[in-house]
Amino acid sequence: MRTKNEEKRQEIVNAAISLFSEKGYYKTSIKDISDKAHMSSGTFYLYYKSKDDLILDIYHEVHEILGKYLNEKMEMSYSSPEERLVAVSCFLVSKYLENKKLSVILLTRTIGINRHAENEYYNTFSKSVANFAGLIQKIPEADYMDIRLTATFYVQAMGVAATKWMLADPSTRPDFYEVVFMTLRYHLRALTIEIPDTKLREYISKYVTVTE
Amino acid sequence: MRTKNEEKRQEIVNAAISLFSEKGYYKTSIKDISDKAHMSSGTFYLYYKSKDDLILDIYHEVHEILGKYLNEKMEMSYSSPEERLVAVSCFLVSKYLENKKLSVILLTRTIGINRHAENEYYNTFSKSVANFAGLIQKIPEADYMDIRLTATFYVQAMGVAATKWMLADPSTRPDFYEVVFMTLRYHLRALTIEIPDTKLREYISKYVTVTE
Amino acid sequence: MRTKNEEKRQEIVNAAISLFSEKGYYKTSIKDISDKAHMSSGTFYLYYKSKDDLILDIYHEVHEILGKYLNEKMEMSYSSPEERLVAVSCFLVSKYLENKKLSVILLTRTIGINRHAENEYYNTFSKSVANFAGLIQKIPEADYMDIRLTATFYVQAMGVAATKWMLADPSTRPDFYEVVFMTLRYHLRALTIEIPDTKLREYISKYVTVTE
Amino acid sequence: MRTKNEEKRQEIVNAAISLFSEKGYYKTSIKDISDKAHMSSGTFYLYYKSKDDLILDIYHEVHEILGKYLNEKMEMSYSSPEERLVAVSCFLVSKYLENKKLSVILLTRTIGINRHAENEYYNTFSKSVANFAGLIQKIPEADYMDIRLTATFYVQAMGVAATKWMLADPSTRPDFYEVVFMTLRYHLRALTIEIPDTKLREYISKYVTVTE
DNA sequence: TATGAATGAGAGTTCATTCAT
DNA sequence: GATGAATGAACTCTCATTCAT
Repeated sequence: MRTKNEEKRQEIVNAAISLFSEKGYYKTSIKDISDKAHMSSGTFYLYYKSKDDLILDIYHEVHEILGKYLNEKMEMSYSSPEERLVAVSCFLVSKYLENKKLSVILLTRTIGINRHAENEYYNTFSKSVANFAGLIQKIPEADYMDIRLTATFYVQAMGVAATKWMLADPSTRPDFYEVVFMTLRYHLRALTIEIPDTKLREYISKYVTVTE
Repeated sequence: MRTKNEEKRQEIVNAAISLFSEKGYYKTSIKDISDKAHMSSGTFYLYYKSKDDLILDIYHEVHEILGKYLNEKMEMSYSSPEERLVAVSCFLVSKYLENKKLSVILLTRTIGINRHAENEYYNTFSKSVANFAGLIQKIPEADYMDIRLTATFYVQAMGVAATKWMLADPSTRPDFYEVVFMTLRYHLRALTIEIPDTKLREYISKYVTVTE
Repeated sequence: MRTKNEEKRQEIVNAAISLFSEKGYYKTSIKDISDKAHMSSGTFYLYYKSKDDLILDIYHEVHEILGKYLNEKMEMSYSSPEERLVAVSCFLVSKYLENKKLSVILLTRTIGINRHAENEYYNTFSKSVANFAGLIQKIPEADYMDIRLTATFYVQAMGVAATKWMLADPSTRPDFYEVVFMTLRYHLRALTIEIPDTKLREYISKYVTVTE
Repeated sequence: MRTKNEEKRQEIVNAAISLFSEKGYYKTSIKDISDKAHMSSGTFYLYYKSKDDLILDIYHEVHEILGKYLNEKMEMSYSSPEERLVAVSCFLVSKYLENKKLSVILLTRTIGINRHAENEYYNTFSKSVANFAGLIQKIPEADYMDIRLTATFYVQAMGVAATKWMLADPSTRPDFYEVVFMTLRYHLRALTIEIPDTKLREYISKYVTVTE
């Protein structure tokens, strides 16, 4: 795998992401996917050896998008560890919004597919948790007890905020920046990290990269 | 439905909860369930008219366990609204632990089954969120921006704490009381609700009803 | 069989006739029948040893109603063999109307159930054909070639006339007596049996026993 | 439907016609049909989306065979309307014989399957009745009262004649031409349509297209 | 490489029949 | 005699996967 015509492969992945996020893994058939990707169901099997193989690849993709991308963002230089935490948080929620369908799969439709997919999911999630744990630990004033548990609350909250906003009625939902602000304020306060509201808003408008 | 031999019905529900939490809804067949419940697959259909009907019944059961039970706990008298919030939080995580498999279904395996099941899930979850929103709003010192978003973080965290602990290696995981303490401390602080650690621990040991 | 509580047995038969004529043999379940007969499905089997046994019994019932009844009518004394033919024809269509549901089963829903039922059906039908063949043969002026074929056309026509009228829209269908008149006139003419219209109508109003 | 490999489709139809005519709709399973058509049961569903869909298609086929074919025959030129009536009658019974199994389904096994199938059946039958009504009405000397009822007797008789002959013991049954002659003579006489026997026989040997 | 017809195991469901009570 | 819960074979239909072309 991963060697042949990468364009076709991407077509499959896009079709699958779209359908999985809409109907879920089990209600999506290979025929649905290959139809949407403009190919025959036989061709699908030239690129993936099974439906399971496909979902695993999708998780790898998430892994890359979130993992590599966040790593890169984390290594940029910031004026303080606080700004770094806020910046990376903003990148994460932005990335969720940029890949809405993928996020829906990741955040709401993952589990129950099979052990492999679940493992992939946990790996991706754990990686994020570890990343954020590192960021938090670099902030001297941060007060917490179990860093893993704390980081889990934190990462989960980013997902909750993004999901709630994405699935909400566009005509009545608040401004996305405001949601991010409320989310970060809540969790920074839980960590006793003090950032003035104006400063926090400033960071957010600087690092949230999604245009509504 | 709901009229015949309630014992048999419960056997089915128990078998289903066990299998759904282990393998997920789609990987569990009616035959799996009826085998585990020591009956023929035809007998299953004397108690439930379809597989969907069963999962809905299970969600109703969750609804009742969590909904009615928490309501009752909320109406007990406490010395302060802070104690009430802590007490109900403790009851919720205790209830999760008491019904481990059910909680796994609720917290990790719900979505992607079908619209009805998802609706049931959202109802149950929304109900909890609304309950906790009410509890938080009764605490004058609590500082938050969007009460729904805030309560969502809070309720989600109870699930995360319980799930993480349940799925962790029993030989190395921390004491459950400690996990609950860390969780509540984190979120109370986010809400600027001040309860001294000793007081909080006291409440927890009073209201967490699960014996490991 | 045929020995136990005859009342219960009749309840079953009535329920079955009603349901079979409405939904057909295969779409009617034993539960449907036993529900309608106000008994449990187990009780059904005290009276009939199978669903097939029941349909056979129903055909026996038809056999009796049509066979014995017509025989009796045929042995009455009439002024002429022509009158006898007309009279018995009238009794036949009247009997169809008197037992609408049974007739629907007999005339439209019979075949395809099983070999036994088909045999029963053919027996009943053959018996009628033989009867009418006898009646026709007693009329010296009747001109025909193959008496069996001729009698078959004749008997079939009685069924067609009755069925068409029963299933027609009551607000627009013609008077039943008129339908019988048209039917008999057609077939008597085919047989070159001359009965003046007034005489024929007289016979019909005398022998058609159904009140609309 | 109706697009893929038409040969396979016909194999299914042939298998189904054969089995339905032998055992009836309900006693014939998809497995029976697909076995007889030399394919797996899954393949069946590539050609028909359900068992119901198949029986409807078979009725459509009858519709076409009888409807279009008879229309065509009716539009041929004949020396008189009497000859036209006889000719078309002969084509109808010939067609029945040419498609024995199909005729058995059409003439005896129709009802009780489902509403759609019944409607199809009535449509086909009504079409024939209307056709023959038209033919009869074009004969000035024809004497009848209700043209629909009359045409119904006539069409039904064609079916009866064909069926009786087909199901009769080949070693003892009369010559088919003779059966057609008797049938037509009976009904023409009922309509007071006078055709000399020699003329009628001539027509029949001209228009009956089946070789025993 | 690409196709899509073909496969067949396995799913959910029904229901005639049995039998302990 | 009467019940109705229980059975399990048999049904229709789906779909991931294969393979000849």
